Amino acid sequence: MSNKINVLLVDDHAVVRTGYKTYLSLSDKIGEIYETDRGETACQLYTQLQPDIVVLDLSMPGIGGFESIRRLIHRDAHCKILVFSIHNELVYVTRALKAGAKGYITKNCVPDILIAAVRKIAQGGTYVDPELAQQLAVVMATIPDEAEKIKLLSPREFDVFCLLANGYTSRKIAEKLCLSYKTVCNHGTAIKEKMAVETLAELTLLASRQGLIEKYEA
Amino acid sequence: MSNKINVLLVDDHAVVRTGYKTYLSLSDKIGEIYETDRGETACQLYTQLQPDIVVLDLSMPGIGGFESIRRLIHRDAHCKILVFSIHNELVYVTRALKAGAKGYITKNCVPDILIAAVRKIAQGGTYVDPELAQQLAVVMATIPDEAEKIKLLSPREFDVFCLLANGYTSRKIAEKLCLSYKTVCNHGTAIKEKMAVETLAELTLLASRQGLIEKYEA
DNA sequence: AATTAAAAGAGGAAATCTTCCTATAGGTTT
DNA sequence: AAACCTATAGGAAGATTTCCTCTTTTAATT
Repeated sequence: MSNKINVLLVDDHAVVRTGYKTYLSLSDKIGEIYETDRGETACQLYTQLQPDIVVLDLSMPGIGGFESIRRLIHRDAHCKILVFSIHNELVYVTRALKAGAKGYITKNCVPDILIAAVRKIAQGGTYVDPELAQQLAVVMATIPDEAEKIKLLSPREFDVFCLLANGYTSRKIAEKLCLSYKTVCNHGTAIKEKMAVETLAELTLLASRQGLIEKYEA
Repeated sequence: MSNKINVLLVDDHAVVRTGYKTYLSLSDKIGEIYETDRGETACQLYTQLQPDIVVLDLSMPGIGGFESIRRLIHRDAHCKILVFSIHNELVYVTRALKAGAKGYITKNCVPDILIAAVRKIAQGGTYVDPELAQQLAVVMATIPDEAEKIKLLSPREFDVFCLLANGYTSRKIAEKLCLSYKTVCNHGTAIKEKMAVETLAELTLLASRQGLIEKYEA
């Protein structure tokens, strides 16, 4: 038997798959390269072929990339998945990792990186595009800071903060808390000041990151 | 061998665990009842004792309930977890289910419900508190509607919508899109009108549910 | 016990933002 | 050509927010 890494490629574009193959075949550590264009098929093939790693694109017709990751993980909790996507927005990274991917690289990376990521993950590690990992670190680092900032709010301010972030108008908050509308506005100003944000949207996103959104958030 | 259901209880309060036990022992379908007060231990015990179901509380010291669920699922993708929590807010339910729990009931439910939920889940089913399930259904039902509503936005309105929801001020949007500030405000009004919301916070939450938040969202 | 500080509440005036109405111009569709 | 939608934006009016000020209560410190 060989120590080579068997790969399952999942991408709906044949051209792109060819690109992957070309890149991957540059390494003698890579063994078999299986392919499919759909997430649904990927799940079946995974069980059938038992590849060492799945390299998949996020934007695919049908169940799409995220659902594919979830289903693969559902079949095998230790399934090694590397996302290879065009998207360089942080949301995609965090969602992919949350869904269970072990790595994330963007399509404009060099062949070396793809191979390095595949090897790293096949060995049980993780690999996230350094640029994105950096950004992610920044965000992660801000989360405890935000939690700290929230502690600066007085109890009453915190009440108003939660209601504002959950979509209540200042008028409704005044009514609900039996306060003057002016008081609520003034609290609102103090809250934005203390939280160092300009808009209600930012305040809402902050509240969301801190798990303070009680309504919806599916 | 028996067909009885072996349960692992995870709750940091001994009193509460005793309560669980009393409830559960009312049924002759329940077999062994193991206990622990920490999520970390629960993971070890799970592998060791192989219970049919884990009943756990969300609020625990240490890694907490959600992380416990994730770790249990990581050990065994098919692990059957019933959350038994004091929280009756929808967020907790959706988060628990997302993390991999198979059921969610609140601590003010009657013994019958606990036993029914345990049996249902042990048989491979799911059980969510009917009241909460109802609320959840309402929310879930609104999501496709929201996606439809977004399609009502003109391309330009959609641009502005995304920026607003991501925390940009109207002034900054005007600058970014090379528009008059008034135009942006007008788009803003049309957007809120079309999306049927009153506040920017609601708009942001809607955008978040629809996956349109590009910044942060960890 | 007195002093200080923080929190909560609210009003007035000014600044800012949003809404509503109107209008123009460029496309599409019928 | 007429009707319609989209994008753009100005003006006036309306609503909201900000800033400053003030009072009262409660908690902490000296």
